Amino acid sequence: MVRSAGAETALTREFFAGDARDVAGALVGMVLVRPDGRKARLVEVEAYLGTEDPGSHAFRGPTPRARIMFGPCGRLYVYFSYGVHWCANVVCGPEGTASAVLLRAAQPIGAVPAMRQARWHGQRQLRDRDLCRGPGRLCEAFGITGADNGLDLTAPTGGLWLVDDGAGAGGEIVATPRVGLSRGADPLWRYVVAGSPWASAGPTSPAGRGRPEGPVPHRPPSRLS
DNA sequence: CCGCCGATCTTT
DNA sequence: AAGATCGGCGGG
Repeated sequence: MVRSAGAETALTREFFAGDARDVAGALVGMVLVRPDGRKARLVEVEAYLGTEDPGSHAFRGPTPRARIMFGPCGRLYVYFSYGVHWCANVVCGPEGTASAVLLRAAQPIGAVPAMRQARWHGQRQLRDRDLCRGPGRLCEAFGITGADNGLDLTAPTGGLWLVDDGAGAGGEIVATPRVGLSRGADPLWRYVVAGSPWASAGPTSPAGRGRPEGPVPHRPPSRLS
């Protein structure tokens, strides 16, 4: 799809209505936005397929934690990881199913000082590269917490949304195994810009070395192709 | 850059 | 007891 440079189109509910793997591939290159100007281009995401995916929090059904994923698509699913960090997903697919896309890493492109402040731990200044490199860091840079669980990303009133600015992913998108799973680690449902320094790991970065990878079987969501 | 470990809450 | 993680530390 061709869009004039600079124009920003908010992603609609329809964008998230399809298969989480297709949504994940299409999300790479899209921009996460806060009303205060914080913006970051997604370079790494993972698809989780719900009740049929042993790696998904929804594998055991609609538990209190996984409840949001069974609702409408386009909403934020936030969970607390290792008792320390928040991680953010976008719910995908029809209501009643429970797939989602985990936002793993992004390139900061707007209000970078605000992100640095949000990530400030009282020690040394963080490099730009470390602001959004990883799901926990991305959430911290954008101030996403459990209070945002269920937030509607397709409504600007939520204070957090996603746009297509027409710039694209800026490189080839490849599929690799998902990170940090003991079950469901085989399928190539992690989508990352090959060689991106903003990714938490990649085919050309140490953590991604030697891992299998493959082409992205990407079918763009029908109404946006 | 790599590997190890602890933090500290949720879920099983 | 393990987990969709991260930062600090030590070593190469």
